[in-house]
Amino acid sequence: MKSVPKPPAVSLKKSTTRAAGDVTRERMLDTAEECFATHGFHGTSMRDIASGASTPIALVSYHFKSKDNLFDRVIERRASYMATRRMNALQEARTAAGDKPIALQTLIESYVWPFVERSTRGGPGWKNYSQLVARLANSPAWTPVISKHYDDVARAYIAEFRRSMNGAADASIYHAFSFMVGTMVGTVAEPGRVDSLSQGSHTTSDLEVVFRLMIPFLEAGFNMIRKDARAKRDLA
Amino acid sequence: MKSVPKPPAVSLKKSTTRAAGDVTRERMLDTAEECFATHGFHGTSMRDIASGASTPIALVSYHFKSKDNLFDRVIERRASYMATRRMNALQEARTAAGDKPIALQTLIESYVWPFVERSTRGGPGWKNYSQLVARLANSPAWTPVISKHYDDVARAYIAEFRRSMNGAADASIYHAFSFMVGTMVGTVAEPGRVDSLSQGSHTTSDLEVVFRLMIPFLEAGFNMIRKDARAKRDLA
DNA sequence: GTCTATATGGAGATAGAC
DNA sequence: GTCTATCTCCATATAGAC
Repeated sequence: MKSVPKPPAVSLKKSTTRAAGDVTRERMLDTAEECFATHGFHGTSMRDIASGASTPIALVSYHFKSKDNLFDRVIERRASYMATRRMNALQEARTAAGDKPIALQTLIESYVWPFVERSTRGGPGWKNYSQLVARLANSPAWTPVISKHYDDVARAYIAEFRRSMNGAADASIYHAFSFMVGTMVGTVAEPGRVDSLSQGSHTTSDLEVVFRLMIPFLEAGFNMIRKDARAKRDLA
Repeated sequence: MKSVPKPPAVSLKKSTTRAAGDVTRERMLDTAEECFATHGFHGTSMRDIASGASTPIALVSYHFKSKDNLFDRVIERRASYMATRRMNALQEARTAAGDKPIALQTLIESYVWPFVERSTRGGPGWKNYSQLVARLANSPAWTPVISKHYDDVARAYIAEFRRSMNGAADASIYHAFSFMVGTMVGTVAEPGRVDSLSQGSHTTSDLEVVFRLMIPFLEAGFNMIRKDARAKRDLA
């Protein structure tokens, strides 16, 4: 498992210790992440972020220039970690499968698990981030920023799904992938409606339990589409 | 099929014809619906709505009092139609099934189809409305307003799913229902990422095609959860 | 890097004439 | 019911002292 190299212990900049501004920046990013996840881009003001990070408002502009840019940085900050996790999982699955196509269950788990895992075990920052990304996923206004950071990995997975789907139509594969994403983000964007529908007797908050239900659910769906494709081919 | 009674041909108010304000109100609701769907609640200003409806801003406040109230009215306007469509479909399925549980495919179609049908065939107003509701579904800040208008019907369906799921755990049924909703709203909230992922060669915009793929996908998922429940019971 | 003060514009809501 | 004019507050962004 290829790991990202650690940054050098001593900064290359003038100071030998981490600049004070860096920890301030991170605090602002954390606060912005939380506000954007809870109230959305337009529902969050620069003042909200500044006061949440206990810093004067001018300092937010100083570090991030504009609100749009700050939003981009929030999304960007954890995106490459997610991409690496998913690509590593995909590579492991390829190696284990040898020449054969990867099992659908493995493929689905490899894509969904890193996102679910960070959401449950990554601490409050990751929790906010995953919910923010989940909510962005259904908002066309933000499709460009999501695409920028998530499409490359998604395309790698779709290529692998194509191998595993036994000649299913290309459109079916894209749609099935989209169903998977919809199911995943609907779960991670908790608290969802399970809580209100069941009047509190059930909840999506234990994501690992939901994950163990989601995988066979999705696998059965993909399998059905694959079998339908085979049936159609056998008729021809 | 129980139908909503028509309003009397002659208004009970002073005027014998429909008040001019009513058509203005509808125009404002249409514009608000579109703006909220595209830019969200906080991304839409009362001025946007007024100028889109070609009316002075004060008139929007006059008719709807506050922006929050206007938003509620937008959601409310088409919610009861959706509820009726879904409950009628459920009732027909019950009648057709007699004493037996309703087939999972029928149950899923009855819930998903009215939403998809209105989105594709209901004209631009319904298109905007369904996309707005779809995007709200993953936003906890708006869960109360969605719950107010959609939970009763959802609970009726869940009760019926319980009968058809062969003794699956209650939690599994709620989660499967939530997976279905996630898949549905991810599809209706187009343009989704299928377009960008496939670089334009595929699209979710023909919702009826996607619907015909979605139903077997979801049915297979529900079936898998049902079978798992039976397997566990047989072991005991 | 940090902070106070402020420039400039847009927000929601309302008063009051017609 | 409609519209002009306006009140009050909050938004993003920046200038310039320390």
